[in-house]
Amino acid sequence: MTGRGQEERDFLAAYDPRDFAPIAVTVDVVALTLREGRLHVLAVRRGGPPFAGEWALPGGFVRAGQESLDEAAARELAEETGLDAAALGRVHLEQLGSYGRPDRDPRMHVVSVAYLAFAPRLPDATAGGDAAGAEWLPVPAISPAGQPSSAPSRPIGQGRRTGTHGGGTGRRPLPPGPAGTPFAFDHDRVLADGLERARAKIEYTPLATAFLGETFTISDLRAVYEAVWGTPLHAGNFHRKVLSVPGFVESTGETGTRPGSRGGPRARLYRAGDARRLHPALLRPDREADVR
Amino acid sequence: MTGRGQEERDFLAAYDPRDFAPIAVTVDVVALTLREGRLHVLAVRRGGPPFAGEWALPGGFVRAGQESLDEAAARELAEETGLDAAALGRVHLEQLGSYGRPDRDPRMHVVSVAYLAFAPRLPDATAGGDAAGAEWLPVPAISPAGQPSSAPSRPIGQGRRTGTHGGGTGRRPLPPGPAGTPFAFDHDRVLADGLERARAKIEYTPLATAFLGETFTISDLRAVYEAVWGTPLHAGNFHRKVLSVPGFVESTGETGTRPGSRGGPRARLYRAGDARRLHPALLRPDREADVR
DNA sequence: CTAATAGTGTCTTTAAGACACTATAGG
DNA sequence: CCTATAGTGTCTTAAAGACACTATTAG
Repeated sequence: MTGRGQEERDFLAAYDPRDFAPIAVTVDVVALTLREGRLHVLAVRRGGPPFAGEWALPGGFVRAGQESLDEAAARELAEETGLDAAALGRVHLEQLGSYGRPDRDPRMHVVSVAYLAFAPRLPDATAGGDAAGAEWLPVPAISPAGQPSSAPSRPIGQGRRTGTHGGGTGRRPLPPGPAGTPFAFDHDRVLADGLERARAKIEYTPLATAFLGETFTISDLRAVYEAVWGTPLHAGNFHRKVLSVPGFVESTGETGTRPGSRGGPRARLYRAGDARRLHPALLRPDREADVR
Repeated sequence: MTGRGQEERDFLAAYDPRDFAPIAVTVDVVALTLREGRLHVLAVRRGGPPFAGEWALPGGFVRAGQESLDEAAARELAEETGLDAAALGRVHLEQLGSYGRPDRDPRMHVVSVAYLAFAPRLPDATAGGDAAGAEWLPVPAISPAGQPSSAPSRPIGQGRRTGTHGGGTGRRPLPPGPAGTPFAFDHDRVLADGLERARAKIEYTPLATAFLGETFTISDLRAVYEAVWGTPLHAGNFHRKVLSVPGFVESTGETGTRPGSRGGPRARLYRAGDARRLHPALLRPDREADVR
């Protein structure tokens, strides 16, 4: 595959023999979904060392020369959830960031490209592919505050950092594994970054709809925001706000079958609109605390 | 470095022999700065094939087992600009995204982790390290609109894309190389993504100050916004807005030495404040056009 | 009937932007 | 004196949030 001559300056200058211990490239996916009104993340139990028995994000090696990063992430997600191509089409998948500290995997230098996925409710994952035992873990139990911490958008040379640590986001207990479940490798950090990205992303994009089915009520949509942000929102104001943003949702003339569990009017049904960004944005309630 | 046994499931399952053609990992840096009121990007001329003679973003291979991605990016930037550690400390450097299509480099599968840098005015880069010939190219000449296009934050499975193509950003001609300079590899796309990130980032963070020296006037700061966004801003409103955002800038009691070129009052000097995000944000003037 | 929710009306406060105006200095 | 810029005042409009209220339906 390699020619000779001029490429020396490009390849060999940077590739001295002992660097030739290769770097492995993996993709890991922070897949989020809503179950019973709570945010869940897809996790797998590690079968062997290192970190045997601990939770980890689903992921795997990129197939050299055969697939792009996006394709690898989609493949891993499909394998882990048992999704077919059609179902995968309804999942939003975007790149989150890359993590490459040389000591993040004790075996060798592994660069992991993390992806973030928003999925509507899916069948239980366990049936999936290689890594039997993928499960949806409730997020609040894992990540009490979920401060973003590392790779994406972190200044490097610069000082100007304060330790302030603002509002608590998650509440309820009910840990499925041990509370504050530690993830293998640096996956705690990847998850925290993914959560922060998700929280920010639904502010200015209509992607909250990616957690829902084809049609949904405004209350369903509000439940997404409340679960992702971990804050209750004012129903009336939320309703008006959503309808006032052009292209966020569009009405299907339909109206939902069942009201609340104990009565109430039937809500109208909407589907995702054609906007790709929300203008004006739907900003989180005051984050003053963790803002500086 | 590798053990045996249980790791089979993790390593070997994904690592069949023919995949073992390694993937190379590089970092590439979109380094932006302001010169004569215009946005410039650091570029190098490629000495050999592929893409011999074309412009490319500065970058190089990550040293396996020796450095993190952040460190590799900082090292490459320092080598290319001839910056010492002190000067590097004044540069904002953050991860932009990763690019890994198998055919992006004709020689082999190379995953590039791109970084974005905001630098204050620096001495000319040419003196630098290995790749003699790094230069600051004016951005408007290269990237007339600079639509973001690929890796970061792009949905994969999903449709919902429109070809709309909004406001023109750059104007003036004066191409330094050929107009609409094509970059090697997929660096056009990386640059476009970096520009879009930069434009978005100065909306809700105080990072515009990273383009300036220790102290600056409000007009200096406005010049940054105008150059990055490619839009003239209303001086009076901008002034009031900047001072009203808590923690954006803080006054040094000083006042600048020289007014405009043809007179006027001396402007007060400010330095960067302690905020890490701007609340409320400084939003770009109506982007309605490219918004859906 | 009671209770909970869907959806709307209205008012206050904040912020953005248009515009006008004063003050300051160099040529 | 002329001109460009620094900085402030004021008004209009948009938007967010608090609060109140009506309508609808299950139990």
